[in-house]
Amino acid sequence: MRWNDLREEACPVARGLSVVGDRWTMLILRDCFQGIRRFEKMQERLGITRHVLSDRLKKLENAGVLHREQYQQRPPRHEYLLTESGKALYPVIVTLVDWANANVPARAGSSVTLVNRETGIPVTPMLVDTTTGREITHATVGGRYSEPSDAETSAARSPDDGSA
Amino acid sequence: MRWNDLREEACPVARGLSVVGDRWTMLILRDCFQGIRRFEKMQERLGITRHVLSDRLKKLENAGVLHREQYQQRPPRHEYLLTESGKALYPVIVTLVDWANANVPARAGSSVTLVNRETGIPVTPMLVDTTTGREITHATVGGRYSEPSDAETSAARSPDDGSA
DNA sequence: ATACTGCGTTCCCTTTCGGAACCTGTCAAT
DNA sequence: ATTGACAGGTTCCGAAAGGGAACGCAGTAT
Repeated sequence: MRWNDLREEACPVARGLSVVGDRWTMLILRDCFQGIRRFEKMQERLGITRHVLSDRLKKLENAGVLHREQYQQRPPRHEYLLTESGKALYPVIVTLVDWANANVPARAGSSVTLVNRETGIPVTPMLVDTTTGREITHATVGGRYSEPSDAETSAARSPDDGSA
Repeated sequence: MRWNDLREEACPVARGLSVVGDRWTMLILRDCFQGIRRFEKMQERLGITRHVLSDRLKKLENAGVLHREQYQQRPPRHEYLLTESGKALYPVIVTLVDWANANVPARAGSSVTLVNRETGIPVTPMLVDTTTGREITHATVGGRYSEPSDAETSAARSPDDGSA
């Protein structure tokens, strides 16, 4: 299977990764969340090669995650801003951060932790179901095929019956 | 910067991606969460080439995300199971699924959605701060450097001051 | 003896990536 | 007028990773 075929998959994990599954993409988005907007600055911070950065920014713009905005004319210069779709990725990054801090040891123990911006108090993220308020775990929540809404007749086949 | 240098970074996003940031890794883990344990089955479902799958499984095992368990001798055969560290990745996958379903359109609209395993009722994930119970958003929660705990003197520098 | 299963490994060729240099406009200083 | 800096790419090359398919190999079934 080729990488670009992922976008065609029914599985949302695959579709999501077709946009943000690239080696650099999440790091670019992390910088965006940290207020970095300019090509030069990203390249400097990431240590990514320029043409790869250029390519990723184009793809993210095409995917609707980033938005290019002109901030000067002559010569035309743009900065990259997160769209609503891009901002919606924040929980993905936060859960990843939380997992990494707990499961991937940092050299010398120094790291970046999550804090409340106002109070500075450390934050412990938890994923809950909005409707029930209960925590989401592999034991309680799984995936289910859903057909295109007009063909509910053949639905309700679960691909997710195993437990690890 | 080389990909393998990521593990040395202080940023937990980078450290996390050094483990699960590969093109295929998250898809492998998705299959693990769906109860797939065997090499053959993964290769068949993913359409990944055999040597890449072999390599990724090794790396995931080294990272402590998967655990190889022998299920027969003569010839020795193993299956791959999620460790506790691996299971802890579930929220990352769930938030990614939620984002993809909302932001990456599926072909023909068919997709996989999150449901409560017992009731079958659709689940809407939300990330909250355990201590306050409030939703975590980019506006309210950010990252902060934390030193190795014995050198708190030079701490409290925030790399995250911009807003997108 | 032969075929099959399960899990890799090896080979070859294409794609992607890292690194560095170069290009394009514009402005500011010399 | 020339030089240099700035910002954001693009181009080129050699190295690395990836896709595809075949092969290996231990044991088991026919």
